[in-house]
Amino acid sequence: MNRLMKPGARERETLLNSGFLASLGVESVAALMEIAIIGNLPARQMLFREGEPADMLHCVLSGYIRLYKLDPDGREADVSLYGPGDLIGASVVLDGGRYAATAQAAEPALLARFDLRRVRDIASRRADLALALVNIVSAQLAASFTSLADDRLHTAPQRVSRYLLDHCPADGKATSFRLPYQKSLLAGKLGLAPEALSRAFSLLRNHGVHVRGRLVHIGDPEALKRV
Amino acid sequence: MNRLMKPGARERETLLNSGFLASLGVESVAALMEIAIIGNLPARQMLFREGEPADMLHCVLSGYIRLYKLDPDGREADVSLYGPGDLIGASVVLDGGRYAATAQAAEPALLARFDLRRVRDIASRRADLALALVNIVSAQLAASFTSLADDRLHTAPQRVSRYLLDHCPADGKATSFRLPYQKSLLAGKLGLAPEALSRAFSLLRNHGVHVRGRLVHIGDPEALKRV
DNA sequence: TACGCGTCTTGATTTCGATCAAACAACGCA
DNA sequence: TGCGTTGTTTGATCGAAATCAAGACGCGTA
Repeated sequence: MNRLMKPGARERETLLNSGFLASLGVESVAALMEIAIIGNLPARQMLFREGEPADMLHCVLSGYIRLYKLDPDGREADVSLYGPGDLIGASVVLDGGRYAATAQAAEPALLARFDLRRVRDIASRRADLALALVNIVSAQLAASFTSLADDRLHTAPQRVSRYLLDHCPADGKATSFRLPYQKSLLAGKLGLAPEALSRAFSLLRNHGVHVRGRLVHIGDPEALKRV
Repeated sequence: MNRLMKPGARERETLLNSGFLASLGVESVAALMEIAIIGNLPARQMLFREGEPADMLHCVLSGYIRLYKLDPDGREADVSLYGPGDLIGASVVLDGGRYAATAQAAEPALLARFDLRRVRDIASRRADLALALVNIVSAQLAASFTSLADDRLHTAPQRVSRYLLDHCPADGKATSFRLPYQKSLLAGKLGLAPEALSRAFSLLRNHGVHVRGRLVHIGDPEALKRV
């Protein structure tokens, strides 16, 4: 990661709005701001690798970070995807352990980094920080449970339609929106090969879903729920 | 859950050895002991259901608790399995949220329960408790990542052999041991139908694995790693 | 030791998604 | 505007595991 620096006005702003800092009291925010380091990560660059000693906590300010595990043959399985405002769950290792997976920039990203030991020090004095970490990590655990169950219970088109429904207004009206990242990244997040995602989209055409590039139009959200 | 009671000598002993309390200072342990309630749960009984407001933290003293999610048709997908000494991760919801999955006793179980609000109160005064919760939940997050990646990268026989290797001494010598629970439960934990587990075991016979009932004999751990 | 129930195994079939291969589209860049 | 790279779609094939349906085994009980 290059161009390390203290947070400027823009970065402070983004950081304050992130899910991480938003729930903290002013003293904890100040203490974290004090130790925050901002850096950007070019596309495809690794942030950390599975098995490395965990020494930093990372928060995404912009861009997307893909978290994945490797098998012996080098095949990759995505386990998480973090966007603006997200704290990278796998880097919350306060007890001096190791990273559980590899983190890579899916596109150019701006990150805030915090020395883990110092975070631990602050958390041991300021309960709001420790409790916020508990909440964030358990929310991520719940999300991981959802992925796991989805993988085992739903077909590719079902997973895709659930994703689309999660990302559009709940009012049952037709909508359009832009996918926040490339389809191959979405495929990984959903545990699919890119081809399978493509086929799922083409099947969903019969259910009122139209895709061109990153633009998605959903004709009938109610119908989509019944896929 | 019936037969609620204050912890007796036996339960205190088990609780003190659990991963949860083991890392805490004496004051936090005392405070938790003060609010602990012991109860047993008959086989197949639910401890909590997905979506219910989370008001209790649970720690398994004996037996096994299966955590799963349901799909609309009533099919179940196991997301976690907790045994003696484990804190049930899905019940660590300090911010008044809801349980992320359903917990059911896979066999008669003895549990310690803690009122979540009171745990939160203690954690906001005693940093060691809050930090221990962060560590426990993030370890479970890492385990969940591993399951997710395993599902996507490995075949049934591979997942089974990894499980076996995780549960036998690492010294490369032949061993025998007893499965801690029924095979159908193990199948669920590994994300397999019971039939698939059975077929995996029969395939692993060619690799020196012999199973009779819950008794497993591993002839050559090294060979197993290469499956 | 025999009985009966629940668990596990085996077989046959089917479905889903991975993989390989190739055509196609989009985008950045000269 | 044209080219090359990268990302996406489509087609064909293959393999893994779910499912359905019997049958065998193991275990506790009488």
